[in-house]
Amino acid sequence: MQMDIQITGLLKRNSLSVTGSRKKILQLFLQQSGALAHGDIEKKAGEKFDRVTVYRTLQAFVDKGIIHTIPTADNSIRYALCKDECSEGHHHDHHIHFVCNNCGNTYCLDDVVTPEIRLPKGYVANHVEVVVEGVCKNCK
Amino acid sequence: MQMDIQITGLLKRNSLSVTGSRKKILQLFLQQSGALAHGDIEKKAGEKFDRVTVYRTLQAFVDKGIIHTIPTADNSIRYALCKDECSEGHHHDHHIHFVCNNCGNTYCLDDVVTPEIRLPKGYVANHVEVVVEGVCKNCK
DNA sequence: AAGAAAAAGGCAACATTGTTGCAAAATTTT
DNA sequence: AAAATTTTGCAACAATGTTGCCTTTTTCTT
Repeated sequence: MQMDIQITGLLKRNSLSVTGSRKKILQLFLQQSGALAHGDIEKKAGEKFDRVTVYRTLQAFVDKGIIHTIPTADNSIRYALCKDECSEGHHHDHHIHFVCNNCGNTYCLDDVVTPEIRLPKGYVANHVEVVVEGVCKNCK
Repeated sequence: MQMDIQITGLLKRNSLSVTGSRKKILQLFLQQSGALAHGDIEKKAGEKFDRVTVYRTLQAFVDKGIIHTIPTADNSIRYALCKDECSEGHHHDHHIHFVCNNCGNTYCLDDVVTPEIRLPKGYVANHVEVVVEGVCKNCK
């Protein structure tokens, strides 16, 4: 139950009540290398939780900076665990995301830093999101 | 009616029947500097077209390479006109996209080329999508 | 540890978004 | 101008996301 302690700690540190659904959903993320879409979570959670609970749990995790969203072209937001640097409301996800066209998984490539983008005069950047599409390591 | 000829030509060149809804929707894109989400189009078209028609029209335009999609974090795909280099099925949008947090508009910054991304060993990139979020020229 | 206060969960109902099949209408082809 | 093809609009449906409310669970207080 090492994992359980870790999960509970993470929730408490973010001043979230420790509940069954939160622990379960958080565990899914920890067990998973890639990102999860809302639908994946509903399925993997095993019919146990209400759809509403999943939505609210994910929202809470995003608000607290435990997970972050990854935009994709197919209109299904993916969620992935944030690294420790994330704090409430502010993400410091200066890494890029990789979507595999073969297995469909989405990965955070934490070692690949988002490049500097030189914008035209008058534009101010707050956040740069890079999503690379292709074939992942495992599928090659 | 200069515009009308331009629109008709564009449709014909892509071997699409020239119909009222297609002309109208294409016109919306041409009049617009930014990108449009499906919802915007339904609204701006003025209750005239069936929702299904809008979906199918957008799909047809994407298939033909007339417009391209821009992924965003809020689960609403945006569409924007492609430049001439796009051909059926293959887009060559090597430009970045900018989403303004103030006015909500999405722009194609055609002059800003997507950077080279150095991926970890084993990953192969097919397409790189860069979305920058911030404040646009007009809102500053 | 027990009760009070606060937070989260689950249900129902609803809103929005996207899809499919089919007949009517419009467009293109001949 | 008629035939063939394509597109449209409707209806019905499926999937996705939201809100209010009451019950249950968790946390706080003593």
